[in-house]
Amino acid sequence: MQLGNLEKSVLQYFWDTDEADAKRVHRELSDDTVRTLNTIQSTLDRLYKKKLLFRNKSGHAFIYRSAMTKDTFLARLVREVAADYTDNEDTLLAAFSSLSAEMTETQLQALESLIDQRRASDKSGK
Amino acid sequence: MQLGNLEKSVLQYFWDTDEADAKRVHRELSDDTVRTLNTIQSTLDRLYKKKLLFRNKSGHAFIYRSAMTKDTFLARLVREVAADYTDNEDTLLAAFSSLSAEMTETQLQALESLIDQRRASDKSGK
DNA sequence: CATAAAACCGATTGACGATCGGTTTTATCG
DNA sequence: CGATAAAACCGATCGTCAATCGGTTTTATG
Repeated sequence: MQLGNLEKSVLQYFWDTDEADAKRVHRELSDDTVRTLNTIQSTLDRLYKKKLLFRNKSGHAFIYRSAMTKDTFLARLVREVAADYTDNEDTLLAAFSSLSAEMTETQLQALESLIDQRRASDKSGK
Repeated sequence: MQLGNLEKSVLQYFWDTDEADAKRVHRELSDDTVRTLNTIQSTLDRLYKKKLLFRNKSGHAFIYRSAMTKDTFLARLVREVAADYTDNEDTLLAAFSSLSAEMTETQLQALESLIDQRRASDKSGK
């Protein structure tokens, strides 16, 4: 899932903003660049087709919203990138392992507590 | 660091093979596709310029070799991808966190032992 | 039903990887 | 030492894809 710069910005926008139509994105997307509403519309449409945004009609305009959380998206991206370079099913581990090689002790500890949190939320259903 | 398909294959090749010149890569790169030696040369050159391969002259041919291990490369890639979407310095953690959300208990355990290994190798210098 | 807003379509531009033909450089062997 | 073959180097073409926007068609509603 390779995204261009504008696509990234728009995606980011929807992680901060619950929902918006093209006009609003066009108005609020802070970025020195001047762009046509059309450009934003195309980008929204591309992101929709890539299933990174949901949309539904309200009146005669589409209202868009993020299709997944930033974390989920990041996870997907990382898995995808890693999958390009590792055949086996343990892509996740490979990626983790290579990353951990560069982590500080503090980060390692943070990671361990993330793992514990993860277990806790498993236990409690969800 | 976005790589094309041939670039990826060649990089993979050098993680299995210590060193090789263009001719050898051309000969040994298993892939149904037929390609000119020139195509391989360009690709090697691109990878060299991207600092993903080292090279030095031997006779009048370049001998190429991988510039970093697969793990290091993966780590770099993941960090890069994550950095595109997270501002703060804890990009690594963010990526880890989002990935751990999709890991099984078994994988979590494997991860924990990776962390321990990591600590052990720290203690023992290097 | 006119009209304004939005969607939709399609063309253009700019990167960049893949591919390869042709030219220059270089090493070496007879 | 000069011919020759191998390799490097240069640059053109093609394909893909994001960004951009003009123009046309839909559509909702006052």
